[in-house]
Amino acid sequence: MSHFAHHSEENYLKTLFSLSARDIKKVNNIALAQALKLNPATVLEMVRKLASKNLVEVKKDKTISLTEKGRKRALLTIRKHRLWEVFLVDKLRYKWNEVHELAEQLEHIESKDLIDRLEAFLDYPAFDPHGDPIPDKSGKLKISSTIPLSSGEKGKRYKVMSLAETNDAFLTYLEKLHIKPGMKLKVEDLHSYDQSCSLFVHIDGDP
Amino acid sequence: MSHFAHHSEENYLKTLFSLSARDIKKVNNIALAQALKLNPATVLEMVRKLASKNLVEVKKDKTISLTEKGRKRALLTIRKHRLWEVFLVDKLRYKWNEVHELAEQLEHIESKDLIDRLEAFLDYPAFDPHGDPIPDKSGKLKISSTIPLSSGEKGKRYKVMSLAETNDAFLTYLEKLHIKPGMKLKVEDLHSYDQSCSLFVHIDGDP
DNA sequence: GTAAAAAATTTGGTGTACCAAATAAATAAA
DNA sequence: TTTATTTATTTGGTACACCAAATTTTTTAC
Repeated sequence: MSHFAHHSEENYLKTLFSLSARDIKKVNNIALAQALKLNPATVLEMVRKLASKNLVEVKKDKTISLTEKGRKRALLTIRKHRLWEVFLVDKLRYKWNEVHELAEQLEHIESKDLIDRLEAFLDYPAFDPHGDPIPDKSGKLKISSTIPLSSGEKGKRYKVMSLAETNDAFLTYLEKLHIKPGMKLKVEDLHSYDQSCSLFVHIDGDP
Repeated sequence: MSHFAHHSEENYLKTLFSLSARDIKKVNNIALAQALKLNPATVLEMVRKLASKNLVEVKKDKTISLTEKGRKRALLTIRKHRLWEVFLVDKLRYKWNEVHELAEQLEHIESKDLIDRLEAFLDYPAFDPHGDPIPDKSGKLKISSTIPLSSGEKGKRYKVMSLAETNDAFLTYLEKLHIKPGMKLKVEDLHSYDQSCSLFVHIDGDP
């Protein structure tokens, strides 16, 4: 069965994409291994394989980055992931914080047009349930201007667009606070007593 | 990733189920290997693994059959397969003869309740687009009384319930003749000049 | 510049699921 | 029954995607 041939590759590309989006600093083997929760030896050989397929490139300083081809593949996988998430939430009535694992499986279904049909069925959503934009069928992504809440200004109001973390504990925590994408928050206070930055938020109505 | 751990197992069980349903004769290693399009050596070792897990049993005459546990697992996989087929046809507007390959992938998605939600979303369909019954969530299958068209009586009318063959060429052929499950056919003539049995059919309206 | 720490790489493994080809055992045909 | 044929099984492989532990290389600190 060659149906499932590219699961791993796609995971590597997707992870590389989101690492390069999130972090300013360069991604090395260790960082990628940590993000994927895999052994550095494993990651090393896979990166070589991806490099030989022209999907990633390794610079002289050992920094790993996507090629244009790799970036496109990553975005097409992300497209599948996000459209399936919309399906799970809008049609199967999952909560937005429950769908990540399932979408992780569904994104690997291989078909030329399944995902385009799904997109049409879902009425061409622009964002997934976490507020992240959905790439179009050619792998292009509209960038919306978002800032981390921690760099917001005290007293100002912001609309939650998307979430930097997608781990289950965090999503469940937000669920408990009734915070979800699209919601408006007012920054009450900002205080960074360590590297991280905590803040109080006030939940508004729906003005 | 252990997400995909049981793909092969499920394929073996499903194939064993449909072989035992179709054929009266006992299923041996060669027959199973042919049905799965795999090498007999491969099948042999997998059958041993399945036997050690109490999913199949091998009798003294080398006949391979499902245990009750294996049968249930097979039916739950078939349930997934058929519900996904309904989704693809009813919601994504695929033709009923195009969905087999995709459902083959989708059936392996692992989740306790995804498929139950899908079933609810689809409004608890009793049959898949090929006319085959959909097992319930406990793996039970309602048997409907069907006969092969070749053992029908000349001049009588029959409703197409399901298809014995699911290969693409055959499905495409039926598609060309506009024959699909639910349709009523009248047997014009029966003549078996070889082992197989050919017949002329007359396509009725929708009375 | 050298020692310590960190990162990269090599080496030798694992489990799953597959294969071809050789051999053994069972069945059928003469 | 003895041979021929078909099945079953064993043996020795492959590819993929992973790992731990040892080693080498690079970076950083002193």
